[in-house]
Amino acid sequence: MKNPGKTRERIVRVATELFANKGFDRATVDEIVAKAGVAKGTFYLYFRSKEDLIKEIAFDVMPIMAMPSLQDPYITVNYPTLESYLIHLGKEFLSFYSKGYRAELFFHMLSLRRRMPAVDEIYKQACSELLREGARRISAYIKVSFEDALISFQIFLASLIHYFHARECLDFSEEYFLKRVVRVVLHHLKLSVSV
Amino acid sequence: MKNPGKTRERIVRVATELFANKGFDRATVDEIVAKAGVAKGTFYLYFRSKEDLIKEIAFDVMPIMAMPSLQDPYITVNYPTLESYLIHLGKEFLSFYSKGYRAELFFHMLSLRRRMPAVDEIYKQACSELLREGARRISAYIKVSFEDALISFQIFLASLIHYFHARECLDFSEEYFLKRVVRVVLHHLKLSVSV
Amino acid sequence: MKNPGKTRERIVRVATELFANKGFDRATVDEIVAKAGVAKGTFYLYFRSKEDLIKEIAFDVMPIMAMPSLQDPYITVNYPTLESYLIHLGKEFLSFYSKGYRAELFFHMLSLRRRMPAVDEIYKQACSELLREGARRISAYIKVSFEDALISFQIFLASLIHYFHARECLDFSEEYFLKRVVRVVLHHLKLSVSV
Amino acid sequence: MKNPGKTRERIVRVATELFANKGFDRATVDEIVAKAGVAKGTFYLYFRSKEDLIKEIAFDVMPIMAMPSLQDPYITVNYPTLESYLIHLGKEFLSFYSKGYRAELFFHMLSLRRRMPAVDEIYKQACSELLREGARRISAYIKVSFEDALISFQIFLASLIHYFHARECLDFSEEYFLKRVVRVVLHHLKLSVSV
DNA sequence: CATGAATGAGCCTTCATTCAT
DNA sequence: CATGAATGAAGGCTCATTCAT
Repeated sequence: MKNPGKTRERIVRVATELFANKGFDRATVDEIVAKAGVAKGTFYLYFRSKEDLIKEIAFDVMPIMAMPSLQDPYITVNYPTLESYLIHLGKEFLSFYSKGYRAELFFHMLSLRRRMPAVDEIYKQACSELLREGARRISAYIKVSFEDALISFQIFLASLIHYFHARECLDFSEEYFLKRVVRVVLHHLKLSVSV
Repeated sequence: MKNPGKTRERIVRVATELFANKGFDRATVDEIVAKAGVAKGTFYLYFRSKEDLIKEIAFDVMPIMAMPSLQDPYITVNYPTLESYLIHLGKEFLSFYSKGYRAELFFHMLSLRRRMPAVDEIYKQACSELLREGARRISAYIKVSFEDALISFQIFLASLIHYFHARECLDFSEEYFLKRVVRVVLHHLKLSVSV
Repeated sequence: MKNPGKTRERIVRVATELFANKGFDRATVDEIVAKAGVAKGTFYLYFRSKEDLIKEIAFDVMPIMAMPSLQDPYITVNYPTLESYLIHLGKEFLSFYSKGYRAELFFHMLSLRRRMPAVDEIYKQACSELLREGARRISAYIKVSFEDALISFQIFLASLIHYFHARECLDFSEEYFLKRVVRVVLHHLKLSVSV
Repeated sequence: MKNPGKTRERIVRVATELFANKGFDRATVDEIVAKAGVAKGTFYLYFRSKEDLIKEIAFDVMPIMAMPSLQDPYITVNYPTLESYLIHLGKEFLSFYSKGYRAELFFHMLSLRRRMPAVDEIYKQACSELLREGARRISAYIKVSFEDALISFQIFLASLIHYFHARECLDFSEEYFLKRVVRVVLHHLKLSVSV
C-alpha cells in the first residue's frame, strides 16, 4: 500500500476540480488520472465507471448538503431570533458553495439531471426536503401559515442560489447580500404574521 | 429546393429540442441531421461548426430575451402600478421559458458558460443589463434607492428562475407563485420607501 | 464515392481471413481496418459493432450453406444413383469449406455459439434442417426407414466435418476419403433396406 | 494454509467451468480468482500465465484422453467381440465428454489451436495416435486392411464427436446412437473383410 | 444548394501481469 | 504461501468535420 486510503480520495478531489472547470462530459478519465498521478486502471479499481464518479460528486453538491443545520434539531437554541437563524443558514449555504468548486458543480448538476434519472431523482428529493424543512423551521419562530413560510424560504433559497450566477454582475459582498435578502424575507413574514 | 429557406430553421428547431433533452455535448450532429431530414454536409453549409449552432441557441435563451418589455420605453404606460408591471414582466418571463424547452436549455447554458468564454461573456452582459434595467424601472414607479431596487429585482428574478428547477417539488401554479413573489417584493419596497 | 459498394465487401473479406487465423476474439477491429486500408470510423459506418460483423460471417459458414443442392428440388434428376448423389453432395461440402478459410471459421463458430445465443440458435436450426433434408433425400432413393436415413446422413456429415480437423493426421485425399465414406454409408443402407 | 494442496486444484476446476461457458478468451483471470476465492497474486503463484492454464486444460480434453482403454494392452480380453469392444470404447468416449464441460472445452480447443502452436501440435499427435491405435485394435479383431480399419475408426470417432454438436438437433439417446453407429461400422467392416 | 462516404483523434473501459507487503 | 493495489497497453466505439460528386 503506497498511499493507504488516499488514492480514491485524490481521484475524487482532482475529478471535482476538472468537472467544475470543464463540465462532466468534457473532463476525461485520462485527464483525471493524469492529474491524480495514477494509472488508468487504478481509476476503474475505485469506480465502476466514469458515470459512477459523476453521480458521487453530483450527490455531494445537492443543496441539502449545504444547510446541515436544517437537520440538527437542537441548533435553534443558539439562534434566538429568526433573523439570526436565517443569517446562520445563509452563511452555511454560501460558504458551502464557495468551497471546492461546488457552485460550478451545482450548475453542471442541474444540467446533468436531464439525462441522468438517478441524479434527477435525488435532486427532487433533496429539494423537497430542504424546502419543507426550511419552512418548518420558519414556522417555529413566527406564527405564519405553512404556505407563507414555504414561499418565504423558497425566495430565500432562490436568492442565495442566484447569487452564484449573478455575483459577477453585481458588486455586493456575500455578507451584505445575505443581510439584505434576510431583511426582505423578514419584511414579508412580519406582514404576513397572523395577529 | 425542397423547402426554400426553411432548412436552416428546421435544423435549429430540432437541435433545440435535442440539446434540451440530452445536453449540448450529448446531442450529436448525426442525430440533428437525421431528425431534420438533411444530410451531414448540409449542416455544415449553414453552420461552421456544432459550436456555432450551440452559441446561437444559447444566446436565444438568455434571460434578457425573456423580458422584452424591459426594452420598450413606452410599455409602462399600460401598467399604472408597479404591481401590475411586475406581474406583466413575470408572466412574460415564465411564458418565455415554458415554451420550446427553453427552461432546460437555460440550465444547460449555465453549465456551458464555464467552458465557452463567448457564452460566459454574453451571459454576464445580459444579466447585468437585465438587473440594471429592472432596477431602473422599479425606481420609476417608487421612490427607493437604486440599491434597494436592485436587490428587489434580483430577488424577483431569482425566484422566477428558481421556479423552473423547483416546480416539481412544489404545488404552486405559475400564476399563484408569481403573485406571491410580487407581493414579497412589494412588501419590501414599501418598507424601504424613502419618506 | 471512391469505391462504389466495395468498401464493405473488402472489410468482410479481410475480416474473414483475420477471424479465421486468429479467432473472433483475437482479431481486432484495428487490424481489420488496417488490412482493409480504411479508417476506423469507416468500419462503424458499415457495421454497428464488431459483434454484428462476427454474426454475419458466422452465419455464412453454417453447414447448410455448404450443400445448396439440398435445397434444389430438381437436382436429383442429374444423379440417377444415391451413390452419385452423395458424391455430389460431399464434393459440394468439401469444396465449400476448402475455400476462403471456411473450415477454420466453422470451428471458431462452434466455439463461439456458447456465448452468442443468436449464433447458437441459427446453428441449431441449420443443423436440424440439414439433417432432416438429407435424410429425406436418401429416402427418395432407397426404401429405408426415416431413422435409418437420418443416422446414415448424420454419419456421412460427421465424417466430412471430421475430415477438416483430422486431414493433417491422415494421408487421404479429399476425393478418396469421400469415396470411402460414401461406400460405408451405402453398405449400411443396403443392409437396412426393407425387403 | 487453508486447504493444503487444494488451491491449485480449485483454480483449475473453476477455470474449467468458466472457460467452457465463456470461451478461453472471454473468461478472465479476475473471474477465475473471484470464483476460486483466492487473490490475484495467488493465481500467478501456480501458473506462470493465463496461457499456461489454458494449455493445461486444453491438453486434458484431447480425444485420446477419452479412450483410456486404447492404451491398455490387456483390455481386449474382456471384450470378446469387436462389437462389444467398440460399444465399450464409445461409452468411454461419450461419458468422458459428458462430464465437466469437456464437450464445450473440446470445441473451444479446436478453435484455439489455430493460434496456439503448442495446442495444435498436441492435438495433431493425439489425433494421429488415437486413429492409428483404434485401427490397430480393429485389425486385431477382424481381418481387414489397415486402411479399411482406419477409415472405419475415423467414421466411428467422427460420429461420436458430431453427436456433441448435433445432439440438440436430434432425439437419439447416447446409448441408442452409439449402438447404431457401431452397427454401421460393423456392416462396413464385414463387407470389407478379406476372405 | 445538397449529399453521404470517409476520416482519425480521442473517448471509456478491460484485463493480464507485477510487486511490495 | 498469500495478498490485492497498481499498472498500462490495447481494445471497441463515437463523433465533429471534410470533400469529391
